[in-house]
Amino acid sequence: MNFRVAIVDDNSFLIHAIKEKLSFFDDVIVKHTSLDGSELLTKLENSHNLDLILMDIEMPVLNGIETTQIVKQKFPQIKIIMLTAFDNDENIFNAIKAGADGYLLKEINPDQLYNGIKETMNGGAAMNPSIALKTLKLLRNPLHIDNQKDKEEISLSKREVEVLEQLSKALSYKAIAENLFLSPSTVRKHIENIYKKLQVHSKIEAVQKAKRHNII
Amino acid sequence: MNFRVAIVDDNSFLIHAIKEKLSFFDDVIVKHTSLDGSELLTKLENSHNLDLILMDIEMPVLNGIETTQIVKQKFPQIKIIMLTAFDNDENIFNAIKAGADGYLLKEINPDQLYNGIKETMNGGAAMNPSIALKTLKLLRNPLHIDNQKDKEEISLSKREVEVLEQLSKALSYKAIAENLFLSPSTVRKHIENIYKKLQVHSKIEAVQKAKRHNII
DNA sequence: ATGTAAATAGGGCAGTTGCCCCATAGTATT
DNA sequence: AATACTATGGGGCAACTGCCCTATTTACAT
Repeated sequence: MNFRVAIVDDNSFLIHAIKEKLSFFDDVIVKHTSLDGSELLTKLENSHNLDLILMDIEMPVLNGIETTQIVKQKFPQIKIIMLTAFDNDENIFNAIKAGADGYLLKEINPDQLYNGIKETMNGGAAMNPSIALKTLKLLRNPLHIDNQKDKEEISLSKREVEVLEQLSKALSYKAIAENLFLSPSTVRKHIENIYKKLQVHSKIEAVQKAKRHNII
Repeated sequence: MNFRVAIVDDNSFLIHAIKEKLSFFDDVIVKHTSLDGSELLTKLENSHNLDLILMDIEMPVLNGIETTQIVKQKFPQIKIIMLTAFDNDENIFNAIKAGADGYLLKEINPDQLYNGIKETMNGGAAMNPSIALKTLKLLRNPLHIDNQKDKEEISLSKREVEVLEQLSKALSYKAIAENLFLSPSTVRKHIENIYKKLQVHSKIEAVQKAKRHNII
């Protein structure tokens, strides 16, 4: 079984270096490369028969963390390993939060990179030891990074919060209506408004976003 | 530079197996072994010129987690790698909280064990990929670690976990089918089976229960 | 070899959801 | 007084969901 891989890095020189490292292994096929996240997304829209993405973080237009979040949202089956020069806590934490399946540093040697890919495709996580240590520290001492730019003023009314709370319990419109002594129509309307405010289109998304923002 | 190592395991058979694995490497010296935590502590009181401890978790008298906490409190410079047969979330999380510098499984081969020791002594953390993945999930999911009664054996197939992961992104059956190259009917069937196994009746419930159990 | 489990795929159907349309009343801000 | 927001309620409709039925193929364990 082959591994179909994409590389995303704004430095075409480094893309070449990564390709070269992977060239030793016959079962790794570099399907395509991109210079930033939006380029990758365009390619994925056309064909998502891809196993894994090696993703830089610092990139113009759409950076690696944002791109990871979007790719994982739309194509959760595609594995993503961050491959970057920077290993500060914030990058690591944000990459993990965005859904990265691994985090490696660019100085990595070919064998280790290959192993990381194999391990990730095998259902594990690729990490070099120094990164692993940082994740352990983050687990011990949860670094509370307030949701970055996600701070876009979300203000739900009291009623909307009540409805959202019920939604999070997997109750139907009808059941919510009964619980809150409303008509189902009103519940539906509230939910429509909630969706608009949160910019989502389903129960699950609404509940998850609300939880991220500590609304419920 | 040599690595002075101690082994703590209530199974003397397994101590022997570990010693054998380490015997291939000249720079690893097994200073002493103990059958439980209190025995180790006594030995450390007399001489703590030790670099690293390979620690089992399940032990009588003083288990590996408690022992780790005590050792790290008194001798923080001594590295501790958990070396156990069990990789449940609770053990992993508690070991990390107790201050473990790594977490490996007993089936590990000699080379990997040696690498883990070297990496740990080099300021990193030793972890095999499946453990690494669990720590990432714990980082993403800061909440719920225990819930005793929730422990009712949930065993989803690999495919079912994949589908559940997609479900958690609020994707429709159709979108999931496209992502996983399946027919929508198959996706529906998987979801039916997931619901039965988790004893739930909706997307939201399934996703929430899966998260509580660190399945996704 | 034989049974169990998993993975695949399809049909049918009632009920739910998400998203439009519409309206009225109260409250608060300006 | 006018505007904005919130809360309330309703109709319609395509799409999606949850749950039942069936079936074949592969793989693994007894």
